[in-house]
Amino acid sequence: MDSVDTPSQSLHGAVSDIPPGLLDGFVAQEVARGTLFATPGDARDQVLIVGQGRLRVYLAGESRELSLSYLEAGDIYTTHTPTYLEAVTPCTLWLMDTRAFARKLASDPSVTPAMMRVLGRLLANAVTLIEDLAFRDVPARLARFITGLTERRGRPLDGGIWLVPLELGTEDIASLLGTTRQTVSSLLNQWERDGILSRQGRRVLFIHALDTLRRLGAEA
Amino acid sequence: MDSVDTPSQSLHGAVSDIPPGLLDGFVAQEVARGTLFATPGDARDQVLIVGQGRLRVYLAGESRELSLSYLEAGDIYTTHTPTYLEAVTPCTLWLMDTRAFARKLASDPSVTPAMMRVLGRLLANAVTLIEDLAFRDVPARLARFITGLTERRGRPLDGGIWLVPLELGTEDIASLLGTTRQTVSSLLNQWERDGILSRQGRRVLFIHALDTLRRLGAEA
DNA sequence: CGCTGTCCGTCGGCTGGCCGACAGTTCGCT
DNA sequence: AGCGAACTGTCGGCCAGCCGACGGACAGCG
Repeated sequence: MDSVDTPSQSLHGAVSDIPPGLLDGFVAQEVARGTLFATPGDARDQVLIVGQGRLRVYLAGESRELSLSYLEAGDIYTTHTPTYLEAVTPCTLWLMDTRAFARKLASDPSVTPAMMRVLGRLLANAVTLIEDLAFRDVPARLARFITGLTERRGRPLDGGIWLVPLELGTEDIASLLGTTRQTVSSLLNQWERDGILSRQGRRVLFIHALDTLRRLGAEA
Repeated sequence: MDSVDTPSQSLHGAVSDIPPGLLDGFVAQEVARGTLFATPGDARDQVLIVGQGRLRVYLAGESRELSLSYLEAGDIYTTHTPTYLEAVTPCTLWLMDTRAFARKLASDPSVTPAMMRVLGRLLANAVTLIEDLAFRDVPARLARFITGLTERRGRPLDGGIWLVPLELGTEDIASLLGTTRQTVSSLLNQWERDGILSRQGRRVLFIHALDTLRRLGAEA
């Protein structure tokens, strides 16, 4: 139910408890890894619920991409938003046409609250991302990203140290933060030299000074 | 029904035809000019519909502000979003608690489509703003802002020239675009020297080469 | 094992645009 | 008319962070 997220949280909404009957009318579809499932131009407006797998939601400019978030099992999204949607792993998706979904909502108001919550969350997260881009420099964004990860995924060890699994490469992180591979790389190594964190292989992070990171993310 | 907008459109949704009964349960409130009506911290979650006046929706950083949009008569918004909301002119607002509104939605599904449309628009606009901030440089953003204004508010004159009323100062525009007064000022004057546009007083713009502006907004 | 492709670290150069400062302009008010 | 406040234009200094480039480190694979 949780997922890899933008600095703060994520530009998607998850329904922790899928209301009974929510899936009625949805059609399952398998999607191969690497498929570009939706693009901004698409006429096809759909509501989708992720059954299995991971999808990346992103925006694309001339020569850059900005990942908004990764969707995982249980997440809801709608293609009625000018974003790209790419399957990072093979996925099972539950799909429904937006129009049909609207009809469903009208006839069965019990689904409405869940949907509103999801949309509200989407919106709040989008606003938070705007805030990040507009007001915070890259170190602050990266620090917030890491503290967020730690809070959500980290496991505390002895001495205030946290173990944080990391399934994203430098490039992926950069894309989430709206910066470049190089900048992320040097910051991370700088912080490692400063003793704020350390790494073991490419998929594990140890956070030694979470408070320092919090401070870095708060200022600026 | 239209309003002063962000580069593309605006981070709000307007209900062109307020469905009959939508206003049931809303309470009117007068708000004096300059009032800070809502802040990110507020516990008070409300849905509001603007009856009269103008409100500015914005985010605030340490030393900067980013305006997301201006709300005008007919616009719907919800404070359930971490933004500031300030009355730029005296306003009449229709208010309703979010919880109560949710109940209303549940009992009267006919309002749902309107609400979904509004939320969807809000979201799409937020995404567009993110795109602008992440991918486009200031000249492109400003160009898009102006072409947008022209399309929505401009009146065509002879010879492909457009007259565009402008009720925003340099500073206000800068805040909408996430840049500074100085940068906007120099760009505008540069473009005036280039013959792309001209100005008459502080509230009127003449666009001479809309196509050039479009090109400036598209590239980068 | 080697080989090849992908990922990561680091450096220097370059620049968009922020910031502070200040002078000139316009507007509203009395 | 005349003053003060608010808005606008312009300049130079400065720096965060992008970009290109390149070498080293890990894989997976035959």
